[in-house]
Amino acid sequence: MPFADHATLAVIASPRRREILRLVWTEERSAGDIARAMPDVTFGAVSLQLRALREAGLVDVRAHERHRFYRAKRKTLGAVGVMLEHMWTDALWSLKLAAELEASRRGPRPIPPTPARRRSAK
Amino acid sequence: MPFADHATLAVIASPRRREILRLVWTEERSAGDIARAMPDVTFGAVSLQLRALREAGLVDVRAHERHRFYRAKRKTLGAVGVMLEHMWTDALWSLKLAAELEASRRGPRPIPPTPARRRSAK
DNA sequence: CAGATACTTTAGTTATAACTAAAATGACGC
DNA sequence: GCGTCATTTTAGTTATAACTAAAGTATCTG
Repeated sequence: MPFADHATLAVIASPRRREILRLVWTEERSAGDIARAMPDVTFGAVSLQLRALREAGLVDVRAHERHRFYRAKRKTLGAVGVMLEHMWTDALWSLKLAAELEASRRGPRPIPPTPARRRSAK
Repeated sequence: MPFADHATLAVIASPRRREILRLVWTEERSAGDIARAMPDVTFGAVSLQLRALREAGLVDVRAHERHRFYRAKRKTLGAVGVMLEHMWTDALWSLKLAAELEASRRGPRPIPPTPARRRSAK
């Protein structure tokens, strides 16, 4: 068991994936539960990041009925995990996170669903 | 002094920058010295990565005559530094590094200087 | 089996990281 | 001041990360 590798460092370099890890750090959560905790992105986006975490071997998944429950593999993360825990207990952490998430955004912005307009012109 | 922050994680996520950090870990080295140790990229590319490390506060620079000497700020890196040291002592480390550097390449490939042809047609 | 629910996957978009070649900067020696 | 050396900076290229909307898959429920 190596201390850390490139794949692990690459995965935890993303604020979005760190935020997911934090959510599933102490207890498992369903994909939908995680997605609902991040209303600024679509379910699909969260699902893709969950895949990245899964492929890096940083989370476990358990399927039950229609749900998939994710949980951080804290043992595997080792020293990196300790580092993340320190980040999360930092008093200024949530302020920083918001800025990082905004800065790392890509692709088109979501079209805000204008409730008054259904089936727009042309 | 926080344990680690997003900027630090982002900077060490790059295999190229980790390799530079390794070179300046125990003793200072000039920019040219570092660039010469990485013949697969131009001096300019190395200089840009040195700037990234400088701006993240992960290296010190000392100007002397025409040279600039870089050195890792090991204290600042703290736990992250310990992690890096473990990566570097990994037996398979150099094999992995080569693969990571190749995988993270961007932009045009260097034009190999064909010595037989000077001032091509057209 | 139809429809709903809970995801995952695909195809397409945008911003950016990591490079390149070449121009610019700064210090030194004459 | 002029040329050389060491390095940085600029402008441009390419591959990819992180998203979106929409389509696809699987499972349960009546």
